[in-house]
Amino acid sequence: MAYTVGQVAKLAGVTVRTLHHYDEIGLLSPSGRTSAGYRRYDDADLQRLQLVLYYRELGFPLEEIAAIIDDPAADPAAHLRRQHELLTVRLKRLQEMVAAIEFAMEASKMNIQLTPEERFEVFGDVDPEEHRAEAEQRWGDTDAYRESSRRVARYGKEDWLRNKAENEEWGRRMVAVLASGAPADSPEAMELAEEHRQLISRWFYECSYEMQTGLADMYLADERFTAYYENIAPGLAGYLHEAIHANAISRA
Amino acid sequence: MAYTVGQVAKLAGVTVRTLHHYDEIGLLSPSGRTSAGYRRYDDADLQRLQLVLYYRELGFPLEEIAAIIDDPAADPAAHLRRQHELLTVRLKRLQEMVAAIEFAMEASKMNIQLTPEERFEVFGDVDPEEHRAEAEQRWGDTDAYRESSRRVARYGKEDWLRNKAENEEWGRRMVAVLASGAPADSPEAMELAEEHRQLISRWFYECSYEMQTGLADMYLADERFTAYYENIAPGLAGYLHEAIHANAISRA
DNA sequence: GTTGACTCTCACGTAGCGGCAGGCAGGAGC
DNA sequence: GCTCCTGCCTGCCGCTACGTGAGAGTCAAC
Repeated sequence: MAYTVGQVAKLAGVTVRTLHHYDEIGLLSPSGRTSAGYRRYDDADLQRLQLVLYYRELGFPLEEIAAIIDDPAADPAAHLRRQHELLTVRLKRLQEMVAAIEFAMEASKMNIQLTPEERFEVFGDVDPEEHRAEAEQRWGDTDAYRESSRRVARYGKEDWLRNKAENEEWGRRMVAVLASGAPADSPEAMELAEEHRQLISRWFYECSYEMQTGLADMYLADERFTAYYENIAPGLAGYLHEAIHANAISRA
Repeated sequence: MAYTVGQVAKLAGVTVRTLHHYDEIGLLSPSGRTSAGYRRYDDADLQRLQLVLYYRELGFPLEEIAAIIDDPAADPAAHLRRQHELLTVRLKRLQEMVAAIEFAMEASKMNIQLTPEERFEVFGDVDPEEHRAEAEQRWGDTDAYRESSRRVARYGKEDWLRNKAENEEWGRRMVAVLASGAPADSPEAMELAEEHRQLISRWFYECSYEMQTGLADMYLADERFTAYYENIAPGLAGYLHEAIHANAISRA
């Protein structure tokens, strides 16, 4: 029993192009050709195709399918386990994405009368995002984090603008002190470290000296924060780190 | 506040190449360049990047992200709904794949002492596969289908070979009658139609005349089956269809 | 002999980057 | 002033699993 590409395509429910492709990559080459060059598939070819399609259904990449089928030493069960792991990871990721979308849809619904797109930026905006990363990395799911989340959730665009303005003002003075050559444990530097703590307390959560020194450590340990401060002024990350520690010690 | 690509990359947790790509496709072009041609990203660029990454997290294609962000008339909620549908479809598909893999793993475990790979072919083999499609399309989830499934599940490779041999023998005689020029309602043709029914009854499920005529109709309606019979001999699909109907009428 | 349905072989296009190559730019150290 | 190191630049090919033609030959039927 010999079949042409078109017949095989109909039988198996795939396109002719797919069969051409499988021939190209050597996954399924027909056992013969007619004198005119037409591909001729026999029953064995059909069986192989069924196997190929079976593994394809299971989400295996074509190259791996070839390996499983052609290598008599290959252990199908092992491949199945690997594939199962892979798929469950993808499945989990997809479930998270769906959950995130549902959350976004909820938010979009609730704020539709006030802020069609701006609330979106509460999640996507750079400052809150950086802050969220900061908090999550450091405390995960603590009281401070929850308090911060509660407060932040009520902030509007103007709040963020005011927050930003205050931050920038503080930043300018910090840079000035750094540029003045005053050491990190000078009164001026320590005063600005104290302001840093109060800014956080006012905008986000009650920030103790202990929490603040933890933050300071992270500013050096996590390159994302390092980059943020180093970009304002070279050396600022380390300077701020020192100033915060000095201030915390002097107040203890 | 201006940042270079590398700084932005670290801040946002993406690669420099990704930023280059976003610049190339116009999704996120830095607001300026230095005299040396270095990309300069400002705060607004960072905000846009956060938005982009947010939508990317939700699984949106980059082109659609650009549309959502750039088109002020675009309705984010509508996009969210569409994306939600899309993702749930993918999710369902993935869940099916995982279920199929788990099934395969079970089968692989249970038959490991008898048939390491051959049992696989019970699922992947062309004949059973075609038969499964046949049954599912026609009856979905009926007694006949369940009976067939039960029987088929116990067949070994030799059973399939015997089945195949009987089928081919029947096929040869069928082709002979067709070639002889005898009409489809001749006694010879009807006898072979009857054998067709008994073959099915013996191997798969109790096949009534009513069921058989249903099958015969499908042999013409579904091009996959048409292709199968036409390939054995041109005209066979229609001939068999007629013979089955004639036989069923004469036996009624 | 001519139509219409198939078939063949290139060969480019897709999404979202990864990863080279070859060549400037800018600051540090000698 | 020279060199070294790091970071930046612009191409450009590669990946998956085919889709979608283009242009040309083939096969059976009317």
